[in-house]
Amino acid sequence: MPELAEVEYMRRHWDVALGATVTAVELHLRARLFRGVDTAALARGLEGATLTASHRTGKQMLFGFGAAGWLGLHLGMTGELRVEPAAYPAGRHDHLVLRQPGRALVFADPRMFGAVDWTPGAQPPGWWLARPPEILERGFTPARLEAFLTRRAKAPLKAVLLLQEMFPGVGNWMADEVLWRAGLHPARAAGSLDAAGRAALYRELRFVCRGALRSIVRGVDGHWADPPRGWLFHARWTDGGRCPRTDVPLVRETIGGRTTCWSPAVQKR
DNA sequence: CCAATTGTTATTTA
DNA sequence: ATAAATAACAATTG
Repeated sequence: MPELAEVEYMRRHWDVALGATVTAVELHLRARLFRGVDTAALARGLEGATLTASHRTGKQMLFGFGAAGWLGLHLGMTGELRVEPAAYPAGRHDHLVLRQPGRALVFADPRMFGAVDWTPGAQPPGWWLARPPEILERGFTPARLEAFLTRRAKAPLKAVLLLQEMFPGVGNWMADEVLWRAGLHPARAAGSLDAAGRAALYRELRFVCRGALRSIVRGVDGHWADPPRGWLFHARWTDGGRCPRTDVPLVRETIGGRTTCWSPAVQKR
């Protein structure tokens, strides 16, 4: 379930390790997370390297190790970053362990939908340099949104909001939250919005991203926190939920290939 | 045992 | 050619 703010929360977990050197690297080589990665170069590059930078774009994290290289991590659906004691033995789902003096940095992912990426050298990877604007950055403009909706005119809004090249960090629950707040039906064709609909979508995209980052990243009891009360988030996960705004029963159905929850009282076709 | 779940990618269809 | 729909992926939970 890690989306924008949950990934940001996870990224910060490793902040404690900034400035510290990696003394040993452990890899579960058979894990599908490493497909396409030169794991020998990864291990060689990380050993003796110092963690110097920590970044995120959308759901993708990037950790810099000086001139040695860049470690990209994606959490997929079930990935997590942890900090464990130095002697921590790697468990079954711990696919990457970076030993540092006094601690172990662990990347675990039971279902292995996540991904690892290694780019040697001081130059960041191309996918980082070419990243699209974050929704809360200046480059995310109403004009870009309109152009994208036009190009994806026939696709349902729900499917379009999940496209990371335009909406970095938005996942299943955030897409539902945005559409609910904007009063837009998730099955509505992206190209069918008028100016008011596009403005609402733009506004609520930014509202949900900002609100999620504010509340979730704070964390509670060593895990990420939930969004504020009154958000659709709290009612969307199981059948029988009710619209936080109108108390009308929510509908759950597959739209755009994903489980989607919406309020018929608020979101009309 | 079967169905459902999640994000991304590969594949198929239009 | 591009865009949209669908299947696949792994493992767990109800």
